[in-house]
Amino acid sequence: MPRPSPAYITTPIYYVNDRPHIGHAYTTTLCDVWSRAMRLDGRDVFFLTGTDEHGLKVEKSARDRGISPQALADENSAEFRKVMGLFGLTNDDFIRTTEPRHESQVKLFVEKLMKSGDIYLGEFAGWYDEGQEEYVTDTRAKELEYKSPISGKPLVRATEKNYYFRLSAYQAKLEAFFAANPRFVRPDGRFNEVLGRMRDGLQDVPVTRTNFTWGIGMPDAPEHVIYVWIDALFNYATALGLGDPNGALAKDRARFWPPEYHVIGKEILWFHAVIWPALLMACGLEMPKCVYAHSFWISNGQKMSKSLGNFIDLPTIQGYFDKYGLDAWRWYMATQGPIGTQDADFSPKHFHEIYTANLVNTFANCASRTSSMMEKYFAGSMPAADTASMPISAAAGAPTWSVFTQQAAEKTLKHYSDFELAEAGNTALSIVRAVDLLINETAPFKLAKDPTKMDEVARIIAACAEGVRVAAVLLTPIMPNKCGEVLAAYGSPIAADGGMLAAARWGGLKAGTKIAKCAPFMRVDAPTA
RNA sequence: GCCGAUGUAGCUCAGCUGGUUUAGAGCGCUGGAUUCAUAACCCGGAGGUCGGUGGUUCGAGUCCACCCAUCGGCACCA
Repeated sequence: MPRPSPAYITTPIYYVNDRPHIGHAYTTTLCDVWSRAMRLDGRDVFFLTGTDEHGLKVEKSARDRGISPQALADENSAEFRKVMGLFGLTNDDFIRTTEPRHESQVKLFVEKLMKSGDIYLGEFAGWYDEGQEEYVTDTRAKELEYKSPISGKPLVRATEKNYYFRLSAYQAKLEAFFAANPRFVRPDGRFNEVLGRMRDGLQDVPVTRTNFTWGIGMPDAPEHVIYVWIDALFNYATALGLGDPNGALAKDRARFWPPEYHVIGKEILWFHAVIWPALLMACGLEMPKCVYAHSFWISNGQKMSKSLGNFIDLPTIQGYFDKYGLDAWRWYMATQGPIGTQDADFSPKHFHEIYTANLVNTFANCASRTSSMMEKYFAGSMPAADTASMPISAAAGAPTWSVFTQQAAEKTLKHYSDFELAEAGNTALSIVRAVDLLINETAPFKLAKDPTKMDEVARIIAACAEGVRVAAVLLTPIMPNKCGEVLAAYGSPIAADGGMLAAARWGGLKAGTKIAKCAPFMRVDAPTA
């Protein structure tokens, strides 16, 4: 048995100044599906999520509420953690940027970068909006005619000392790295955006500010507070203890580095695709394999925004759980989401159609009709029958069931591994469709009226049952609960190890196994809206 | 403004480096068949000038130019 290979996947850490909504749930669910798939395949997965808790906004919100920033962070971080639990997510850790283990390591990283000269103290001069307490870029200031867009007051010329990261020094190295790793940023369209911006040239970026205090202070210069984004990016490394390579945490977890996927929303692509790799180069750490930037959900054709108040928020999501169930929600997230370059629309009608077409009419109905015939004709006991060399249909050139399902399983695994979750789900469903086809083609319910043909009926139904079992195995990462139900009803829970392909191998259902009637997804009324 | 996409059946989209078809799939719609199943599954149909115009070519959704429309990125933000 080969040593299980480590697999590290991360979500962004979520900013505690926000309320959890579909965006957070989506990103985290995708990572969860991937994690479950890789675990099912026997890999040693480390799945990380958490909360980003420093910064001006948190400081302000806390002040408005008359509580300490830490109290606000504690409250909202707990909310995120609770929510992740509701979604049945299997993260292996939940990191918070206010934890000592994170803060101490960020300081170690920064010290290292100071020593190497990658971080230096420089002077910043720019146009400052006093009302908003923020700088605006030179070009933006010109556009605004040097007036605040909010208050209309003139912008002032201000200077301050800041620490900078020497990003400009990494232009050539990054370009070489990107050229050598054409799958580093996905989808492709996003990589093109990054490459396009790279052509404008990289400038050093500030890593500290002095206009707020809620954050990690610079070593030896605590009035300079480390910018939230750099603080946040390092979470991926501090969670594994990499800031302190000889520490206990690193001993336990360093083997997970580098990440297989940093899954993020498109709005933070630049940080993850350019600044983060440069920081890692400066720290001497290996590059992540892939930064996957998904797009956004829109709501009934409209962008979600605070002003429109049309966020798919937790109560809304809870409504879907109540009506369709958690696994149906996960199916929708995994197969219909904005995983590509384009935003995806979330609508009650579409959700319902997908639920009915894929889960009720296809997956559940097939599991139901098959188990029903098993009960009716074989007293709910898997008949002994040789099905491996049986063709999936009478059509010329049709593959055998064992070959067909093995190929489907390999394809499904590849899709999961490559973060093509919709394709993985659909490939698994294709087995169910083939079972439906077999039933229709051979009509075992007709043959069963002739007692001399029961051997043939046995072969057909046995193949159907095995097909359903294999499909349920392959769909488990997306729908762990319902597939668990089906596999339990079919008397064949997934074995503890051996990998996804072994679990999906034809012939897992032994003769004599009890198979109970099951119907995992029931029809529900269409939404009125 | 700069950079980059996309525009194919009602909807969501496949169509790689041009000539396998009379341009495909899923969903929706419609006719039929059927009963093992959750009015499900299966078969058939409905026809979209492949955004527009002009080119290159023996031949173009598939290449080029221009135009129209929609969208994304441009360093707060899933």
